[in-house]
Amino acid sequence: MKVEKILFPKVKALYEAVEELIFENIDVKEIKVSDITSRAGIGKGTAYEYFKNKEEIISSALLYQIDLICRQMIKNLEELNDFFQAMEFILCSIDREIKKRDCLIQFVHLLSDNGLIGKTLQKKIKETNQEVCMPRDVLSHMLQVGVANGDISRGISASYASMAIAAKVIAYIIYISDENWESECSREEMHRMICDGLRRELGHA
Amino acid sequence: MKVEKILFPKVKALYEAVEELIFENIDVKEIKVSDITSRAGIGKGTAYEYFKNKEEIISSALLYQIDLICRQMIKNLEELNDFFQAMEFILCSIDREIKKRDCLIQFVHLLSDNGLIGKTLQKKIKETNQEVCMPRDVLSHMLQVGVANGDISRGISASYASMAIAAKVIAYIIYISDENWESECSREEMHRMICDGLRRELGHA
Amino acid sequence: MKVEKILFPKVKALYEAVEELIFENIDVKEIKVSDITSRAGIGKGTAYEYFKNKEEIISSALLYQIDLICRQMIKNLEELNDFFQAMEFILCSIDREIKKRDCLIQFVHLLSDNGLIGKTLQKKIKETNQEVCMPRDVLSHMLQVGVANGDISRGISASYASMAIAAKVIAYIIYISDENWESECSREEMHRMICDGLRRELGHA
Amino acid sequence: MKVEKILFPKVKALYEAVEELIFENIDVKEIKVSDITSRAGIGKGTAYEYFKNKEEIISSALLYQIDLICRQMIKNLEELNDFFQAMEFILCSIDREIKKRDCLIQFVHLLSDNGLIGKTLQKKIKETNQEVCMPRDVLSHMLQVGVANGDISRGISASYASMAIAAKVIAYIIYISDENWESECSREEMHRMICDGLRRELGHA
DNA sequence: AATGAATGAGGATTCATTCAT
DNA sequence: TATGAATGAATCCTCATTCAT
Repeated sequence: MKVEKILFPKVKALYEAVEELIFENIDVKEIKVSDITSRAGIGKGTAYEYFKNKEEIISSALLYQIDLICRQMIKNLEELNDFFQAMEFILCSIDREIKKRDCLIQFVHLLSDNGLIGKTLQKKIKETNQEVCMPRDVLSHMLQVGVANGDISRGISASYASMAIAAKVIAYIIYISDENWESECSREEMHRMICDGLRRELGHA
Repeated sequence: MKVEKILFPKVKALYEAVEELIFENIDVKEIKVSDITSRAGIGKGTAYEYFKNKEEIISSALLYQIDLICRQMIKNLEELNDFFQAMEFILCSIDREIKKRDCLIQFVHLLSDNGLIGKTLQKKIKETNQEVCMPRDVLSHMLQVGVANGDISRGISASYASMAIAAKVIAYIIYISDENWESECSREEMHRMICDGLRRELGHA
Repeated sequence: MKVEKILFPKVKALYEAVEELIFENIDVKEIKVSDITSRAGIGKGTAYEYFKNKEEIISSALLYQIDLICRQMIKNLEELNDFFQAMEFILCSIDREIKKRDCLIQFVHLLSDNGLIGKTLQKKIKETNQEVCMPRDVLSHMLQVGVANGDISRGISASYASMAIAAKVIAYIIYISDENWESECSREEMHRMICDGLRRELGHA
Repeated sequence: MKVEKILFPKVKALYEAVEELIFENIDVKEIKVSDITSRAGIGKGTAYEYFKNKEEIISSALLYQIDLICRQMIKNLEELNDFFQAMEFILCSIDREIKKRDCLIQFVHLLSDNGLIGKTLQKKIKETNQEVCMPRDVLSHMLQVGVANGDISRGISASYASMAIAAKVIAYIIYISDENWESECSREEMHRMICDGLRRELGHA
């Protein structure tokens, strides 16, 4: 994982504009180049000095945000020394940081998306393989911690375990996003239930 | 939940055209009306005899497919009398029916989507509230069975349990979709691990 | 001038539908065939049993209404034996019969219109030259009466006189249509001013 | 009344294209955006850089032409010091400047039109109330002159007088436009008759 | 390097007309 | 004769991209 690159100021402005637009609930696929550039306060043509096309702008921006988010997340997790504390922290982050969550949701969607942006993002991920910090790196980190201090049973396959954790996070996001889902319990209770569930599932019998 | 409606032939042709297009990995948001109508073998104008606009066509088609899929799934599940057999059946269905899986993925994506199609779909769901069979009905059914024959501990909150099941299904779809995920084990093994995981998570201590 | 033709019932329904639509302030050029047929309570295809195309429907309808209006007007005028009484009667009719006035305005507009409907109407008028009763026939009648009983000076050219009368009618229609025109006097006063003006203009010195 | 605005070159090209099209007897309501832009020698999209939609293009163009025409007309009338000379000048202008007359006719038609362009034009007129020079400004000017030098009797209501003048102009346009109107006299004779008629109607007894 | 005016390909939608029933 | 479902040509408008300044 490379060190954070220093971005050209215009590029940074573009990335932040994309983040803001996503945060404002504009669908990624309906974002227009002029939306981005006017928000970024630069000329439309300038965007094309740095990027080949719209898809590159958006997918680069998303990749950049995800990198930032995941890096920060790992940094925060490193201060905790317990898998379940880490899980709790992630769930709380999801509750807290709506902006970042929106980016994350778009990112996850685009991973299995056949549209132009999705394809571009997927290609970029393959190309920049290890240089960008991604959700799977956060998962790896958690897994490592979990196994190291015995929260996760060694009998459980690593790929299964990380999938199980990822799925819980996704399901939690769906849960809190879906206003119709009868919320018969508070978010805190749900956090606890999720951690307890994971403990039963991945922990020692 | 209403009885299956009989569709106008042209409407059926449109719905099937949408299904095919999704199956052929054309992004929902990039589907053109002319794609749909030419695939359906009808004139472009005809689509507008039955639907107000493109979004209505696509979201209705998806809702129809999801209804069919979920109805059939419940019918099949009713013949099984064990929660884990049911889970196994679902995972096998996901392996088998690629077409339906693609529709399901698109559907789930659109549920948390701010684009025009997503918005239209969400509105349609609210309107046709109980008439359409949806994934949550499949979940409810499974939950009921699981609790009834003791596979799911009564101590577990219903909303948590259905989230846990949904998460597993999502995880499995991610698992088989992501070619990069090091497939260190066969699908059958993965089925078993998932069921075992659920057993530990939701079953009796 | 021929005797009134007896219309096929469907044709009459179409004509009345057009009249109603014009009365409802729908622009002639924005009237759709389906508007007309649904209003007339007949099938869309049926209209094409009687007319070659949309333009024929609308221009025939207008011509029919104008013929009716002008015939009736002349019949009424015949009972009056004074040019200025006749003029007063026309102004009152304009006040009273909004529906007919709307048709008349559209008709006059279309006489100098290069659109499809206008062209068709103009062609029809040329073809059916003397069979249809038109505004100019009303004017001729008035002129005749006016000259006969001495209200209009014989020194005045017939074409000028009819233009002068037409101008007054147009002016009055503009006057009552334009809400902005400061209505500093009542309609009755305006009637009187118009008749006085005509008296000075066309009468004997 | 504002000073003439300097137009963007593309806007001017669009305005002139509309004028030409009207002059070529293409019905305003049948003008296509591509007609205008190709005539103006610019790209279709460019029109939308300056105008929201087709209706705005056409009604703005008409308003601009009318403003030009009326300004020029007033400027010319200012050099004449007699109401009847002014009237004569207007009738001659109508004979001479066919292009401008076509624009004027379209404009007058649209003032009492329920179509999209008409509505837009009417709204624009209300908004830009005093900034645009319009036919009623020409009328006002004539009236002023007529009353000032005693050609129009002070006993005649201003609104009636301007209506009478306007109606004469409209009637004259209809007269010369309608080839069927039996022209038993030359245009010059008709001019004279109109002026004489107005003199009798509006002048001192 | 930065701009934003200009472009035009592309796609949604409408509606007059047809024709099988 | 009457119908109205089906059609597709026609047209408005959008927006990614370019390029002269």
